[in-house]
Amino acid sequence: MPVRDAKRRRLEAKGWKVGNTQEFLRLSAEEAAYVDLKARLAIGLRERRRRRSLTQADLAKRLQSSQSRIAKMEAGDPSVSLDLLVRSLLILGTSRRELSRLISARSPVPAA
Amino acid sequence: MPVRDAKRRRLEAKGWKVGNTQEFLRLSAEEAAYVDLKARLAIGLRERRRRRSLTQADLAKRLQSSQSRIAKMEAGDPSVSLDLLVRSLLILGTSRRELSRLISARSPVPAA
DNA sequence: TGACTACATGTCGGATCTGACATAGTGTAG
DNA sequence: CTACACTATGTCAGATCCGACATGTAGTCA
Repeated sequence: MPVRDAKRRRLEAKGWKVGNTQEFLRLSAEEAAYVDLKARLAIGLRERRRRRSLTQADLAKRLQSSQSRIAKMEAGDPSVSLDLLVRSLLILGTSRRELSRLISARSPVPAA
Repeated sequence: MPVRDAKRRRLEAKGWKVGNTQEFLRLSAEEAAYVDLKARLAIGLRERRRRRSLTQADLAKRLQSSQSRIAKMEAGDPSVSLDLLVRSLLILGTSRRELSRLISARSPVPAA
């Protein structure tokens, strides 16, 4: 989204590592949901990468991306979009069904 | 993603309305999956909007977007990102669980 | 017919995101 | 300690996507 992301940006500029996606400052409900969603996909990505014994650099090559961006993805950095996360998972062969599980899992720990 | 989207872009410049996301030209597996995913969310969005008897213009106002972008979202236009689709669904109050169903449903017809 | 409503399509300036690069931290072996 | 591998963080030019607007199409009602 466009301009008012600046707000979230600033809030996130420093802060939030893992467990505080729920009731942080003034994140509206959908902002919280969005961040939560990204965190889940991020965890899924990291798991899948590790399960294949790939380094971030390895994966970056596959994705035609860079090591730093992989790191940011896995950290749920606000500068990475859902788009990129999903694409990355898809390129790693994640099926819709698995994707769906990542999203709905009770705890942000993936299935399969 | 960055540069090589141009390929897909050109392919899509004209064409593909609904049923041909499966085995179109030279879409790679993950490109097909990505387009399929977008189509599912697009359908979900349209359904949710209609169920609330909102026009595209109405929804646009809520999302702080524009009627034309809503139309493009619902059409699965390549110029709209997964990001925007998901955000829109979230703003309409779609839960993770429902999102998950949209994604994994056998046919691109949503639940709930 | 025209007037109106809803949706589709095309374009564009500007905001956002991306890959690349540099560099810093963290571990862990010799 | 040094050296090396892996990961984290910051920056930036350029690619991509966004909202806005104009305009086109399709349907309805008079």
